[in-house]
Amino acid sequence: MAGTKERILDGSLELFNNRGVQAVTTNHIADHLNMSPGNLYYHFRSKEHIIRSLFERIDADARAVMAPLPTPVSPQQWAEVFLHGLDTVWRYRFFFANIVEIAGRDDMLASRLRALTRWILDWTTGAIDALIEQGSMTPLAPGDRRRLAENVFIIIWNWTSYAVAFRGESRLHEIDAREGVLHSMLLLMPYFEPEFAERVRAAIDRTTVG
Amino acid sequence: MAGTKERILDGSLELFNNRGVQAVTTNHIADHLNMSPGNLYYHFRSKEHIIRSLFERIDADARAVMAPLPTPVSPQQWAEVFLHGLDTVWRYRFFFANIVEIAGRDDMLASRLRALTRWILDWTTGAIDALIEQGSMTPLAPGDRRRLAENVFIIIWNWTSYAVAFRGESRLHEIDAREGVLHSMLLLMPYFEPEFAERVRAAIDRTTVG
DNA sequence: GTCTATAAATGGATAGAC
DNA sequence: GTCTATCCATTTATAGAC
Repeated sequence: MAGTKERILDGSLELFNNRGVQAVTTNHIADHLNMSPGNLYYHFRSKEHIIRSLFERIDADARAVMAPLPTPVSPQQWAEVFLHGLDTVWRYRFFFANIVEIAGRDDMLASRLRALTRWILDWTTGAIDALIEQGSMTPLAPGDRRRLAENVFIIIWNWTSYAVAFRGESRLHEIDAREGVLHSMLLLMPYFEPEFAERVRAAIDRTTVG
Repeated sequence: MAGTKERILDGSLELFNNRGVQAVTTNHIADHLNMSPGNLYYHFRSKEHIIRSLFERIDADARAVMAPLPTPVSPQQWAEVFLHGLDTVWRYRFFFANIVEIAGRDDMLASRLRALTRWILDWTTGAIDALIEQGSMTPLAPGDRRRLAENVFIIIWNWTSYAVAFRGESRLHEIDAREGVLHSMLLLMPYFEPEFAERVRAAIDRTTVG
């Protein structure tokens, strides 16, 4: 069958998310898909390679979500980027929750991840600059712009882990992405123009995602 | 020997931090300590129990660091709590980096962790309230106070993971805790009175920890 | 492309001597 | 308290038939 590789990736993702990467073995994945271990290994040389392929999806997703913003940036667009970003983190939450172990055992993936991270941080810093330029945000010291971008990144990255581990959100149901976005947005709110801030808040309320 | 339990905990911590919890087996730990696996199992029934004992240390540490603050809160005290908090996260970084997997496989630990988290968030929210009351901070909506506390918590919790995985900080050397504290403090800065903000910044610069 | 069967290695854990 | 020896279960991965 043609779509076997994709089926394996989809099944692996589901199991990783719900049971944890570590707890899921290649045999579990094969079982889950009513497939033989031999067949699975025909398509992927190892569990590591499955994870790498899942990272490719994340990478593509992230770069698609963070397309160049048209000027001026509208509150609606701004809110959508965050909602989609958080949605991606949720859909691949096993990856974001276990990044230290995953990257620690695959140098190749670790270096590609660092590249993606730089890209995201550059995009975010650039977007903040654009907002400042168009008068929607009050200026900050250059060092603090980068720090702010990094903070937003860290909050989005870890929001689902926090929600699952500390708030006890079910591992099987959707968390409230909106609440996560409100958290990350709170970092920027003090710097937004009052009207822009208000319109971002409203956009978060009315936009659905996923 | 009397201190064997502590030796096991110290050795495990070192290995977990430097090689990853998952990669470290009970046999590795025994080897590392020139001790037999049998002896290790005499002191701890399983790897899970070792991790639980390490959590006990973290729990005690956190509650000690976050002692009730005298009023009024000085910028120096405020800075010190954050520096010590970040230092604890660094010393037990394996735990903070792998919390989802660890808590996902030990319900007992997970529930104790949730209790500690609530305690820390309550402390932080209370401290923010105190700062507002004494006029060092401008008021926020109640919901936003909690969100702010949660954001600070998430940044401190994940700063070392971020530093290791994305900035490529060595796994063997001290990261710059100061930079992490500056990141978390940036969340609060917009709400601080200018003079209080300045004195906090100065306190972070001159205080050493660890 | 897919299966069955199984090799090879590892890791958690225990028994029993000292 | 500590060691040696070892069992058992799990996991990765491959060989070879279909």
